[in-house]
Amino acid sequence: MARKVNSKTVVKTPDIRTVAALAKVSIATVSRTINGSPAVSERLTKRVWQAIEQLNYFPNSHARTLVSGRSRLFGIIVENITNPFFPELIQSFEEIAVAHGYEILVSSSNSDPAVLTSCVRRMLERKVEGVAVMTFGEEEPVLDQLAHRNVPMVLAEFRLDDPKTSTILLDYSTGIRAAVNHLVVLGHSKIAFLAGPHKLHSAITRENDFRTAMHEAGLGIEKTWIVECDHTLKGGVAGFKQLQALPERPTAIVCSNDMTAIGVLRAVYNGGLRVPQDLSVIGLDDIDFAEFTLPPLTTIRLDRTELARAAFEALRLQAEKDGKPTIQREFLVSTSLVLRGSTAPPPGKG
Amino acid sequence: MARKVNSKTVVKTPDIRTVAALAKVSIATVSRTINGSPAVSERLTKRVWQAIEQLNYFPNSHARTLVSGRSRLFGIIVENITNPFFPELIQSFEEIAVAHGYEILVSSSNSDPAVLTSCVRRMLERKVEGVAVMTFGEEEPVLDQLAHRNVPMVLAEFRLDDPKTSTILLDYSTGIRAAVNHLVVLGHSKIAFLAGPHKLHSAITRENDFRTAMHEAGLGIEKTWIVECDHTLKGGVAGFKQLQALPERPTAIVCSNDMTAIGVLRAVYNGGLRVPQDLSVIGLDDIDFAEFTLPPLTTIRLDRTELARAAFEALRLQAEKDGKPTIQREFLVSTSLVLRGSTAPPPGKG
DNA sequence: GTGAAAGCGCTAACAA
DNA sequence: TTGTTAGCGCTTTCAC
Repeated sequence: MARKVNSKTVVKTPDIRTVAALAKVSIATVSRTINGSPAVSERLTKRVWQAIEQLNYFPNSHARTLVSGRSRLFGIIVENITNPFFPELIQSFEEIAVAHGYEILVSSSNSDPAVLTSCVRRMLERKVEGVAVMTFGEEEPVLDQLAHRNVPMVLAEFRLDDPKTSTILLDYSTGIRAAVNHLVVLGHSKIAFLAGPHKLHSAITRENDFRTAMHEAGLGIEKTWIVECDHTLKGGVAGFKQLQALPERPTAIVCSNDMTAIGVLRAVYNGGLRVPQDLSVIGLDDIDFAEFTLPPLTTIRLDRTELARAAFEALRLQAEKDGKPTIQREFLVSTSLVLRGSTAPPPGKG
Repeated sequence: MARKVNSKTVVKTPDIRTVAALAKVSIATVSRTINGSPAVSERLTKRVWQAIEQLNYFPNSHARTLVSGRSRLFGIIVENITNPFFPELIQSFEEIAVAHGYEILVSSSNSDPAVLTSCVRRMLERKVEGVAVMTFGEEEPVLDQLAHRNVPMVLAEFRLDDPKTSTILLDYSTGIRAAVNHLVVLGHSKIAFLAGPHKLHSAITRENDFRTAMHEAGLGIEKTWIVECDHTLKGGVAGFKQLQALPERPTAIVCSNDMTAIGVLRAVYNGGLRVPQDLSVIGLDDIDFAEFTLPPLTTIRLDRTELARAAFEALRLQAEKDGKPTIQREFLVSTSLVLRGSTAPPPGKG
């Protein structure tokens, strides 16, 4: 049974036949037992499980997938696994998936359409039953490929005209409006916005929501105070420097994501200024780090758990519809302002 | 060919037979063409590729795996995907794997043996050809399961007596010694250590290396100045508080990882002290964030790319040995001190 | 150089 | 309730 000392003779991995032989039943009975078919007598069920345990057997998922046509695999493609927002999202998604008997394939597209294409292809080869596309970008052509392969999808902030593809809408406006109002109440009127890369849908939406919120607050927008960054720490530094080079400077900055805001915090410190006394800063996402920056970051919270749950639910509804007609669904994930220490009245108004 | 307007009639996913029929060859020829067998005439190769492109065909990886016995899948299990060190590691590992035609299955064990067991089992079902266990913990029993299933492994900081299992040794001592020396040169002698959870091998090793470095520097170790934390931001805060409650306090703190150090930075700020004027802090890992904390974190760099490369190489050597005897290998990944802004002479010695 | 056919480990349809 | 059997889509002998 066990490996010989010289480790030459190794036991072959047990398969369904091995189990059937040991339990003295047919392989069909083994299969039924494993899959919880009610049509197996208690007597045999017991014998089969005993054999399974004795052999430490488990089914080959490839064989299963091949014959059943179901892989119980979902893909999740994120924009950038290096931005803490995404690992937190992946973790939630994985937990939910595993709890429901699914597994996940993770890929990071890095906003590169070529990389995305290769991710998609690999997921297709692995016969995923659905893909959560959390790239927030514009990759319609690639997504079309998935849609044509009949793979259910759920997209963040993008609608595809396909019955198997659902959409998750992010309600940034509530959070962004709250952020702008908060600043206005503190006495700010000179508010800048460090946007995300314009190739991302989410970046555009966030920027537009900021503009709207400003208008609603009766505030004008200084063109040079909206600068396109890239959602990274370094980008935040660069964005702030650009703002500082201006003759007229803002007293508060709203950032398109937390990474940008954290970069700003660092740049402000380098520039000899203080947050929030000299400048207020607000982020977006509320990654775990936001609570631990100096000062703690006031930010617009985007609930990852909620997002993951919506994504999984959308996929599962499609994967398990058994015959029912597919319908496109829409989910809404909300945002809210989390007050911490990076905002204060503008200098001179304290 | 295309889907009907009412989306009822959908083209069946093309399979190898579809391609063979279109190219007017046998399925064996299609298979050979795809797998780059030299034994196919140029004429047919061309025809086959044409058909493949026309149909937008790609092989079903499950069928492939089933018959060939090779999944071209590697698993990577990390301790906690929420610690930025690990996404950075995963990204490197994935890049290398994909470049070599492999794919990866990612799991986060959260240092929970039960979770680890379930990850391992799922990876086994998916017939991974190797697993990189980057949990830095002590899960021998679970790993035995993998070893008995004949799955090559590579472990961080742990040796298993199994010919298919390689080990990556992390040379913390070089970096830690450099850190301690750096502090000594600055004039510190009261140096504390915020350790990781003792259930992690890496935590123990790091702590021991710290002790050794202190002895080498001729410095005594105050027992209460070594406190066990948990490698999280919150843990760093708690660890620092514990240190502050002491009658005699250190002037410098070396942390078992960057997350802990960042937590300390935050706690110090809350306590009204300043880093590095009142207290010097050193981290370990050099995650991307380390450069962006306030002040920028002096830390011991553990190269993720190097680690990922070693892990992949170890796995690949085992997976592709074709018949050659398996041998256990050891890889060494080094560490080095990165000087930034969180260290300075102790108060009064500036 | 090419094709026919066996079979990887499993599920599901059909028989008994 | 249980067993027999036909494939799932592919790779890989083995003939030709």
